[in-house]
Amino acid sequence: MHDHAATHDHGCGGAEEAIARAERLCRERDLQFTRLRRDVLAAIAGQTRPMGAYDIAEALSEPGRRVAAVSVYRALDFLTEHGLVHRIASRNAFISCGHSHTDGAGLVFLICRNCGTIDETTSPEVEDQLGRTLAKAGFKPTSRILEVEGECGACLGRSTED
Amino acid sequence: MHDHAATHDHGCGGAEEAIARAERLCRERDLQFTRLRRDVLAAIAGQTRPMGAYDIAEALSEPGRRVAAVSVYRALDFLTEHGLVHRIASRNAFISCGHSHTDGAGLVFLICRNCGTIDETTSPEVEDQLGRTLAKAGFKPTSRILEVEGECGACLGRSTED
DNA sequence: TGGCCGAGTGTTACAGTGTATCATCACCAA
DNA sequence: TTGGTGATGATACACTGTAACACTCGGCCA
Repeated sequence: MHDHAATHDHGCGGAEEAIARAERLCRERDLQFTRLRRDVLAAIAGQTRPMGAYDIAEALSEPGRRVAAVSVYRALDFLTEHGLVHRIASRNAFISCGHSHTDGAGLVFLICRNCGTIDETTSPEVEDQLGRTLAKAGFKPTSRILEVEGECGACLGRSTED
Repeated sequence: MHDHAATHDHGCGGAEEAIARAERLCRERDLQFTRLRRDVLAAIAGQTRPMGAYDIAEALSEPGRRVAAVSVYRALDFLTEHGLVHRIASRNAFISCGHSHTDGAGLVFLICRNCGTIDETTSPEVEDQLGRTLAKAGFKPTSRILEVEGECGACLGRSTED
C-alpha cells in the first residue's frame, strides 16, 4: 500500500509506521511508550491535518474512558520532546513527524490554506543560508520554526484543471 | 556593539519614529490612525521585548480609562495588517516593526531566550533558497513565519566576559 | 512481605489567548 | 435630518495551556 519512498507519510497508512518507529525509538532510549502516548500518536498520525490538543482528547474519549486535555498535553510534551510529533505554532496544533530525522532540526512546514494538509520537508540550502545570516548577526540559535502558508501542489492542480 | 547596518530600531527611541512612520503610511493609504491604534503602537514600540495583548491592555488602562483586550486585538489586527506590527507566533506576542519594509515579507525574527529581546532582520539569500525549495515542492506560498530562538550577541558577549 | 520511591495518569481548577455579538459613538454624505 | 460606515466599548464566551494534588502501578530494597 504505502510504498512511496522519500517523503513524509502521515495520513492513514502512515499511522502504523509512526507507531513502529516510536516503539523502536523508545526501546533504544529506554523510554516508556505507554498506551496514552501510543493512542495520542496514533490519533495524530491518522491525519494529514494538524489536530488540536482538545481534538485529540475528544477523539480518544469514549464511553467509559474520558481523556482529559491535560493528559494529552503531557503525552504531546513527551512526543514532541523526542521528535515524534511537531507542534505547528501558527495553528496551535500538532502533526506526527513523517521523517525519521528525530532531531527535529531544519524542518520546513508547508501549510495549505485550502485543504489544510501540512507537508514537512527539509532544505539544507535554506539551513545553510540561515546559519550564515545568524552568524553574521552574532546570534547563536538553539531552535527555530519555519512555517509557510500557501497552496499545496494538489490544490493548485485541482484549481487549474477546471 | 554589533555593527550590522540597516537593522531595526525598536526600543525607547524608536517609538516616535514608529509613530511617525505609521502616520505617514496611514496618510498615504487614507487610513485612520486613531488614538487607540497610536497608543497600542506606542506601547509596543517602547519595548524591545514583545508584549502580549493583555499586557498592552493593562499598560493603556488607567483610572478613568479602561482598555479592554478586545479593543487591543482590533488595533493589533489593523497594525499587523499594514505591517506596522509583527506577531511572534512562538510567544503569542507582538513587536513593532523596526524596518520600513511594510510588506512584511522575508522577515527573520531572532528571539533571545536569555534577555527576551527580539531582533528582526531580512536575508535575501534565505528567501531565495526558500523560494527554490517551495518551488521544488510545488507549493505556492502566500505568507510565512521564520522565528529563531537562541542567544543574542549582547548576551553572548556578557556571558563570555565573566 | 512490606514499605519506599518514581514515573505516569486522573481530576479539578485556573490562567492566558483570542473571538462573537451587540450597543454606541463620531463622522461623512445624501 | 436621516442613514450609512467605521471605530470603539462592553459582555460573554471559546479555545489553549498549566498548576496542584491524589492515585496507581511497578521496581527496588530492607
